[in-house]
Amino acid sequence: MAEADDASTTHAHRYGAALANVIERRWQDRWDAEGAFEAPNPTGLLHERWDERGADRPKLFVMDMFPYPSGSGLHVGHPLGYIGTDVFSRYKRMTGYNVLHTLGYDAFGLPAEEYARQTGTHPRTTTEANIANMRRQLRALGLGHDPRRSIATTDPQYYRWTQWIFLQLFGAWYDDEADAARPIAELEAAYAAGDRTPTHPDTGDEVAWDSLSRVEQRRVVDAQRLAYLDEAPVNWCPALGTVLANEEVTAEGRSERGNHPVFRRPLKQWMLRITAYAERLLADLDLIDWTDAIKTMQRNWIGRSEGARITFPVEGSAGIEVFTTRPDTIFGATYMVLAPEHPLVDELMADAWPEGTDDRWTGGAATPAEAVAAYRLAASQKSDLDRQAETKDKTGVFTGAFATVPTTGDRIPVFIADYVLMGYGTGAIMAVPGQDQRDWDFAVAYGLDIVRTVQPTEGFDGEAFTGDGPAINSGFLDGLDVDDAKRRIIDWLQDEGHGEGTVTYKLRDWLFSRQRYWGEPFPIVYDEHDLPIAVPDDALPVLLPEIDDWAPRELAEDADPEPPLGRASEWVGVDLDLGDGTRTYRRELNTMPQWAGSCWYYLRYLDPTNEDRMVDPGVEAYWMGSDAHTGGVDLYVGGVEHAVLHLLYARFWHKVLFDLGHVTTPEPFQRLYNQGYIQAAAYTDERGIYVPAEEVVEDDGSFSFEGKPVSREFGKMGKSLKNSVTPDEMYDAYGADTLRLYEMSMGPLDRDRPWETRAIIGSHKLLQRIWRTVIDEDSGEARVSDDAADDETRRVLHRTIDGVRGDMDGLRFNTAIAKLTELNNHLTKAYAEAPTPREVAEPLALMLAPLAPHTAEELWARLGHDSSLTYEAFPEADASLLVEDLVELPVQVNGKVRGRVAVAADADEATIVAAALADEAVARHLDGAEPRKTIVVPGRMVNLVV
RNA sequence: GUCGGAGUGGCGGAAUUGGCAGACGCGCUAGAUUAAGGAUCUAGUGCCCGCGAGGGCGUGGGGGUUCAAGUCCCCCCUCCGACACCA
Repeated sequence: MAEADDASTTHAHRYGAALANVIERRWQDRWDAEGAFEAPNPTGLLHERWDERGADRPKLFVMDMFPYPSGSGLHVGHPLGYIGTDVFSRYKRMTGYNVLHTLGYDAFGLPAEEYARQTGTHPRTTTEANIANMRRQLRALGLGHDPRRSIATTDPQYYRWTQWIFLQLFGAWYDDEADAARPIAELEAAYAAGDRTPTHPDTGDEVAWDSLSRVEQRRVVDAQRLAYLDEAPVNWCPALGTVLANEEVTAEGRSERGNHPVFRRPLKQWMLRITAYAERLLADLDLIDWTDAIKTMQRNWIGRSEGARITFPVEGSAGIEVFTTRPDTIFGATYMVLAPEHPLVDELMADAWPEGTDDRWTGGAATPAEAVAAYRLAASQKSDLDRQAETKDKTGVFTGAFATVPTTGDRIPVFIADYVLMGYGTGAIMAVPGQDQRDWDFAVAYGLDIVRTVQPTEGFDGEAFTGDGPAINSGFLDGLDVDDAKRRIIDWLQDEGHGEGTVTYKLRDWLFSRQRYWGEPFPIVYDEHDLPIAVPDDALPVLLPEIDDWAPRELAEDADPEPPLGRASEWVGVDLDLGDGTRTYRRELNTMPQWAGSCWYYLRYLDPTNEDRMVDPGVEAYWMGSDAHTGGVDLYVGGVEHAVLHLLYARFWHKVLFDLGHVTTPEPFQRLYNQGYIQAAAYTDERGIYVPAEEVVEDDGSFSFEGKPVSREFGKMGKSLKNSVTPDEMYDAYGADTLRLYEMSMGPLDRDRPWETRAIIGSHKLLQRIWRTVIDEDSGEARVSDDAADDETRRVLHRTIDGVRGDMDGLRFNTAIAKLTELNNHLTKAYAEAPTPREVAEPLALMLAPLAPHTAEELWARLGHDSSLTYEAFPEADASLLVEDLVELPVQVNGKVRGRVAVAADADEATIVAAALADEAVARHLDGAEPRKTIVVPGRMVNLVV
């Protein structure tokens, strides 16, 4: 395509792809050579040029969600956000900020490993090659990054500190009284001093600290760490050979990556105690400048509900504890349900069916034990998809046991049913069919009593009633509305010792181990008692051993996980001296999940080469500090797909580091901005198979591929839809500046937008026309004069400056480009024959610089400047030129525009009305009538009402 | 089902606070230039009626508030996204 650009045969210096490519390479090399985008730190390493670029400037920390170095390289959808942050950063540099902007690589984890597995290469090899390719593609875009600060999470000098942070979590516990994490040593000291009384790890009884053995003491303490080992039901994916976090499992019960089946089973795993932070993660959303959409998603994920815990006595057991948000409905509880896997089931199950047990309750089994076993088996074999489809069909079996309603003394049957989940609340409910639809459905299916305890509103003809109304059939609660009844019953339960008001969260602790090779090894070893011990800081990093046989093996469903690190036979055992002589320890063989490295990379950008600390405190305080807000990264741009996982995990780690004094702000990201996605047309043939989008031909609204009709849809750009367009193609055809300009002009940054290759020409043409405004196409020399611009041009210029500044600050790059286009269109007309005045040409080049930096630099240089415009001041509008002395006002008659009049901008109302009445078209529409009312909005419009 | 977000010309979009709807661009039409081509230049382009002057309609649909509504209020429809038996 580039060779078709032979415009140069007529104009040797016309702007086109060939010229753009030359210019772009030249400026990229020069920026590198000059370290143009290196942001100085106030102290420590990376301090050089502080006086020049840092000292007198406010700081600005701009960040993108860093990419996985995927094997297929970039398509034009990927860099949308990167271009946006680059435009903003360049603009801010020109308005006097010390801007930190760089980009690292999130290179550990399943995607990299799966890619390596497919290509049969070691993940380190493929990862490094992919990073190199991505760097090349991104460099060609002219992104103004500080290359010294780019990190990869797979660098040992990076993951050394990921491991160090894990040890901070391992070495800390959550002090509920202080509402903060504290070093675990302080907990041990409190036990030793008798300030706190431990409970025995096996019996749960309060005991004296000194009466516990050293191993028992360790177990007491270990159970309270923010990073702890737990035997918990996990998502086991045999095909991937690893366990997965809840978030990595789809609603269909399959792995998000690879779509393999996932099974629930108990395994001993590392967990991070994010639940301790639930309340703060929720409350501190109020401190930060994120969209309501993302905040809502985080709130829903944390899932706070207020209610009560109530214990229902059961003969021969401690009773069943339930959580309910509607304690006021307790008088309507007609049965109870435990989750099938609830530990209490076996304990309270009856030996035989009680006299007169309803046939529907037994599941056809001879004894409760048989019924429970059969139901559990069936439940475990059901996929989550089946469960979903059966949402309405409630199933369960009776345990043969009865519980007592504390308020009435009534005996009610206890069931197990899979509509009650072990993982939420206490895994047990009191069922109130009158006020809960699920309970209603179950009660109808099993012939259980339904008692309304809230008077439904007049005309209510549904089943369970969940609205507000006076309590009925509820003894001492009768007549109270829901809120009052809740308060009253909670007081009663507390007074009588049956329960208490409480808060429950959906948020679960974070399952943090994976049976994978390509991840951060845990800095943990085990002693002869199988107790976990931290590897000392000075022995970090624990290097990922180089092994050839790293690939996970596909395993049978009932097999135990086999961490690949177990195959590094030289590595699994290690000799350490932890203060009591050198002994041999066994290493932790799991690795950390994908998310670990991305939880804190913004901190390492600040001080990437520091070998003594994660980040120098002075450097951290400078870049993360803020006078106006709670501090943190000033602008963080990325996709919504990280609304919960990454952003919640990162906030959690940050708060731990904050509690332990390693960072100075309670939140990591002050302002979050979600960029939209670039979508593209994709085409399917009659079999529904995707065909290559670039080979589809359009004919008058219908589409065909190889002569056969295909149907069109829009979707995310990518390999699977066969609709990728690569930046490299665009560089060749138009140059990087055109691509940048086009992506920024397509619409607001936060909206999805369809890619249309044929529309990119408009952006190319804009650069070509701006070039022609400043440069003579035949000689390549600037075609500018030092004569003053005419008044009109000067006004247009200053209005443009004013508008563009506002748009840049508000990330409205699309309208900034429109305003620059208008300015240039004006200049094309006003100075078609004469050279462009320098007083307009120079601001035009400077305003173009953030958007199309290579072209702008070249114009700037040809206008006679020796140095890069990176730190040149962005033009400022002269306020006196923004007000017009003569304005044209539309005149409405009864709200419809009927004419316009030109009046002095400061004309008074009477003058304006007189001018309006004098207008011929207005007079015609008034038809001799006297306006009943006149509205004059100064500088805006006139409305005459008849 | 619940919670979010969005619906404006053929297309992408603009309209900062209720004040000229459609900026800017793509596409399209006509003309200029060219041997030809267009990634060149100029002009036009919301829809309908009209030769024209001009008029009517118009921001998903219906109602309302207002001198004035894309913008505010009520009801409804459609699309996208997230969560989904959360007690």
